[in-house]
Amino acid sequence: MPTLGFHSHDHTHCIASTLAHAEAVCAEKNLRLTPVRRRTLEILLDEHRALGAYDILAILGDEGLGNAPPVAYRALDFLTSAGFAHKIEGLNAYIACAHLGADHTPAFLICTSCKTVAEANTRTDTGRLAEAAKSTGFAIERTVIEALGLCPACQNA
Amino acid sequence: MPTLGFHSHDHTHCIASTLAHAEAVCAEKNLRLTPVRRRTLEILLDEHRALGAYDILAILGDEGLGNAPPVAYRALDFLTSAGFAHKIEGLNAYIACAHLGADHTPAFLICTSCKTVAEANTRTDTGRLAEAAKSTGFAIERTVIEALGLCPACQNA
DNA sequence: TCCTACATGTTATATCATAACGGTCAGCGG
DNA sequence: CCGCTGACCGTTATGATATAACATGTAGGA
Repeated sequence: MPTLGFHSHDHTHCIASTLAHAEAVCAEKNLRLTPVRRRTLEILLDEHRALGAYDILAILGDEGLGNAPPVAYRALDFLTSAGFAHKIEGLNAYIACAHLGADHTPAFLICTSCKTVAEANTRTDTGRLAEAAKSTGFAIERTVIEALGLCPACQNA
Repeated sequence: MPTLGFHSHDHTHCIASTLAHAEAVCAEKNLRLTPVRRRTLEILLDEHRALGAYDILAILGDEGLGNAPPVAYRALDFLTSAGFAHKIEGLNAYIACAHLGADHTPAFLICTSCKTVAEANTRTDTGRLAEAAKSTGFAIERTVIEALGLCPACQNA
């Protein structure tokens, strides 16, 4: 199960371990992983690619977990705030975090063809943005680092 | 007129020189800097901060240059395709390019309070994303590199 | 002149996101 | 036990961002 890349891996395991990790974090920080939130995270983990809020909402709706937009957006807000998921700004879509537990600045390689996303685990305190911020006195709150393109499989296809 | 930062500078000059550069590029590449496109670029240069498509549309509308969304979006598409402007994904907003002529991978420091944007001039072929892409065989078409936070002035305020 | 390519004008609609309000339920102090 | 409080959820409505589709205009070359 590599940390970065478009490889096959033990997907069942990565779903289970991420959910377990999320539960542990919630217990520790007094956060509540309610049914809607938990199911939303499961959906993101199942798909293993970027999903729009309305894609998720449709699945939740089919399962009787709410069918109005705020249901999905609230769950996604919770997951992103807790660090369990990230928003892909370049696609207006959401994805489960692949490095739960690591204190990281997420960076993504996003295939525009199949929407598969690889999350690179980078550090907060180095890199161009951090250097530029330091030299100008800018205080970074959040970073968006994304590369859009074609994954190896879609290049061949 | 620094290339990066939240400094004061000779703004009149940077508007004029960027417009002149854009005209030169259009002449060379057989692109047409029509009135709507030119005015849209001027508006972005005047403001010197990220503007939403509908903000621009309102100004264009006041001046009789069109009042339906496609007018603004088409002009912005042209400007971004030509490299005269960039989209700030984290804000769904647009800004004039600060490094016209340089072959660059834009990176931005964006103040969420005053919406001022500093554009850092980085290179395409280095950095974390490029390394990650190389190691996985991913073909990058476009990058989004943005830091959202507070500029020095807004931190003090 | 006509044709073609590109640009523009316009209507309608798709897509993404949030405001606002009321209902439900668990935990807790009186 | 009771009622308060705070977090969550359900719902309606609306706001914000973006594009599809088609008609019209216009510059420049065959």
